[in-house]
Amino acid sequence: MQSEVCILSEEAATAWARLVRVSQVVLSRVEADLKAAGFPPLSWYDALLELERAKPEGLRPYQLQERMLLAQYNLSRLTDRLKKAGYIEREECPKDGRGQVLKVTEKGCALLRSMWPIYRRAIVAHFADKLDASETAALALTLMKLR
Amino acid sequence: MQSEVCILSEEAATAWARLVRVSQVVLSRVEADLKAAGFPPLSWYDALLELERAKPEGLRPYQLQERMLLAQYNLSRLTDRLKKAGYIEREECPKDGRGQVLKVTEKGCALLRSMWPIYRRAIVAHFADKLDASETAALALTLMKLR
DNA sequence: GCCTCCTTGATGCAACTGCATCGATCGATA
DNA sequence: TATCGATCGATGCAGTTGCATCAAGGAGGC
Repeated sequence: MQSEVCILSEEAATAWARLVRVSQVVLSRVEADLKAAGFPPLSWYDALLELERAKPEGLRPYQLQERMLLAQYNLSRLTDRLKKAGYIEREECPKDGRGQVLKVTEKGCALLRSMWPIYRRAIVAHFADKLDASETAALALTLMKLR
Repeated sequence: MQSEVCILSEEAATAWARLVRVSQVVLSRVEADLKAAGFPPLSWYDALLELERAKPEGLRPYQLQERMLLAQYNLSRLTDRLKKAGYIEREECPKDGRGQVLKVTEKGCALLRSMWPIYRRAIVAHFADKLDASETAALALTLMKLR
């Protein structure tokens, strides 16, 4: 590993730098649009969306954490905020005394529905409108390989 | 604007979701490699690199801020940390009594040189090795259009 | 059952970020 | 030159994140 020859082409370095910068810029533009419309951050949307997809069983916190690729303590605090805001409920897990089951509330679903038009418009304006269909498809494939 | 028809294809939505997730994951892997090697975060590297490129004149804080796409207060604090760690110097700007000129120190250049092998290896492992040359080039072009 | 190790989720603390605002200086205008 | 709005950079405060650690409960071996 350590001694392995490690070649980084000029083109790859450029692509790397651009990936870091551009994804940051575009994401922050979308977040800014959401905030300007009075909505919470994208991470709230992501969490609620996963919980809506998991209806009606809900999700264990560690499952949501895996799907969102969040650190455990960050998920714990995100769910605190979501619960305090009334967008999710925490139930005790009948199968595991340590755990919980998270479920989105009706208020949470309503938030998803009201955020989506703004979120969608932001994705279109800052991302989708700047690429044609073949570029979009190629980008999705390329990103897939980076997982 | 508000009334404009706003279409988001399934493919574009997929590409968007992947861009957000993948860039976050890959970036965090690279950052983790740097941290594991005992190095400071990537933002320190970026700042020092810009200042090295700007040698010997240095950069005004607002110029560095524009290049790094950082909020003004974040740049102010980043430079605090870099200065406290001895990687940069702040000089008074002879042309503008409000401002400063930031310059990388020899210690800062040494940090750049010692970080680069680890950083490069991480880029290769988590990014460049997963794509072929044509994908890399296409990705760079596509990302360019998102600016 | 009991011991041990693993998993689940929470939390104290320090560091960092976002927001609003400030003081200082610059530049344009009268 | 005096004034006024704009620009430059710093900072107090609150919210968020990273790190280390903890308590509680589960799962497997004896």
